Amino acid sequence: MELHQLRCFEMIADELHFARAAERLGTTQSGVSRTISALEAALGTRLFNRSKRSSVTLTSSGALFLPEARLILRQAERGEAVGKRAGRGEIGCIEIGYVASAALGGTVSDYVRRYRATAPGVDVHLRELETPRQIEEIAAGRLDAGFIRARTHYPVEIRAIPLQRDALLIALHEDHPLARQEALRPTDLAGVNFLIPYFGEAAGFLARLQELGIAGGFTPRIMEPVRDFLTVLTAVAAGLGFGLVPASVGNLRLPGTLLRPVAGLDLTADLVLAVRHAEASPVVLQFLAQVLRNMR
Amino acid sequence: MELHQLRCFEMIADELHFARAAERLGTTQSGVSRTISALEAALGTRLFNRSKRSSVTLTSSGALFLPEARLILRQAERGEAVGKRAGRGEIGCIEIGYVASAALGGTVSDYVRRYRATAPGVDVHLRELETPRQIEEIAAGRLDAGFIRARTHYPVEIRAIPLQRDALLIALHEDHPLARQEALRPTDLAGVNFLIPYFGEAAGFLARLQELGIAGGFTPRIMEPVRDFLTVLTAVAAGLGFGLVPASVGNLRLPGTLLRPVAGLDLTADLVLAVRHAEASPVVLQFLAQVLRNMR
DNA sequence: ATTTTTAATGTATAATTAGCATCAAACGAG
DNA sequence: CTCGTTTGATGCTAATTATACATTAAAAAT
Repeated sequence: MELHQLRCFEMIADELHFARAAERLGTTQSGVSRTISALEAALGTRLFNRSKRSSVTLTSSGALFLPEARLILRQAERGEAVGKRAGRGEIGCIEIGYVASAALGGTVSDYVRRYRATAPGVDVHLRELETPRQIEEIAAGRLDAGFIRARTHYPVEIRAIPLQRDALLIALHEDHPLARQEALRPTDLAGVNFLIPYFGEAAGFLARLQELGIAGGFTPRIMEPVRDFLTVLTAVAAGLGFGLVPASVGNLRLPGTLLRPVAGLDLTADLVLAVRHAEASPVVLQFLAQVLRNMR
Repeated sequence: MELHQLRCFEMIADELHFARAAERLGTTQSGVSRTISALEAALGTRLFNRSKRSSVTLTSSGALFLPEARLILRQAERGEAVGKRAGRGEIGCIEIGYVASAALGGTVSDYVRRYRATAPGVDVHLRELETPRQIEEIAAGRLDAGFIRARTHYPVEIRAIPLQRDALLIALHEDHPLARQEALRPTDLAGVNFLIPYFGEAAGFLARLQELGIAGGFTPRIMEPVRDFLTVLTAVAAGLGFGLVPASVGNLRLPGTLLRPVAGLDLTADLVLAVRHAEASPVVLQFLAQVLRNMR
């Protein structure tokens, strides 16, 4: 039994006329006749009472089989549609990772919101993870895409797409003498206590702070790491020290705190989308395409 | 999309190995490879990640499509089974007619009970109808089989199968002088009032009573026809007259009534099964076969 | 580096399907 | 009652498709 036989059967049952059924199927009457004969042979029973002249009618077996044939065909159509939609990336699921600092700026939520609007059938799962962990998870296939901070090197299987350049700013208390300067020079920051966020593993901020120290000719004094940006700013507001934060945390304005750029040093953090080079999942490819489209 | 492609897809998904799947499908690896390629082309997406060596895996699309494919295949198997069972006459429905006198003897219920035991999936509809009406209905296709009383002629499209010979007996009151005779001669019955059942149309009993009259040399005196055998016997028990009934109504023993055969005259009624000569419905053919099997 | 495993593919062949022409039966018109 | 028309079946041929075998290419294990 094959689907084309059932399609033919259904059409004849609808038309009750071999030649008309053939026409609507885009084939010839002889083909229809043979196809039905094959189906009847497969089932071991006649499906139509053929009478030359007057109308073809369903046999009792044919009448019992017709609803079954319709069920099979409708099921097949649904299934085919599912397969095609899956192939176009319209259904499925995707695991997306992001670094905490990217979420704060709204970048991640913008991309994800736009993607969901174009692919409402896809189940989107978001996980906040540090950059190295995301790279690991993507390589292992447990994560499909990750909004991470730029690295100098990536594993070969990872494709890294720079999305935007975020400036890193110094957060300080407005009563501090340096608050009067529009921009801070690296040398201004010698002897200052720094607060950096620490999300379970070594974060990128530590490395950038070292760069700052090298540029300013000092070794940064780093206080006990805190668990998120809000805590950094709270500590800065309390006068405990200076913070190093991405510009996007300006969204979290705490009274008494100010954000100042560092002059003479390109202190930035690139937001990068990481996916597998060999990615084949239509869902992930569609997500990637959507991000690339919104980038430019 | 065709079913054999889905069968192939499911098998590979189960085996995760093209060559093994091919073996279990009774074909070759190259065929399986090409069949899956065709399905992938039809859906516009890859279904398997092939890696020479190590194991084949489902793609995300393949994983979404697999349950659909299984649904289609299971539905197709169910449908095919329905078609085949319909072809074997195991499911469907059948309209069976019977004359009232045949029901009383239990003949009809015996045949029908046995048939239902062998074909529990068939919906059996029973209708009590007079012989001429049954013949009409069978010819018109509104009835599939009929337990009728024998006729001398049938329409060409009707096939009549004699099932059994029922004796017709005289029912009389035990106080009647003739009750002392073991058998009645036709001549004994001159001048007697006869009661015959009448089921809406002229029944066969009238004709047999005429025969009796001719044999006995008298014109039968027939009282107002009554509606069933019980009424006949009740009237006989009340002494209103004699009845002419099939032997099987002996099952309805009324106090004061006796049944006596008529000597010297073959007063019988043949029970006949009527079907269409050109019958094609497997259900009806199975019923017919069952009746013929139980006849001998 | 070599061998082994395994899916893809070239190629020839077998099988199936499709198309055309024709046939045979049924029905209606005259 | 005959003739013409309709309509599904069927014989034949061409085209398409499926199958089988042999080989290839790539990946993994030794």
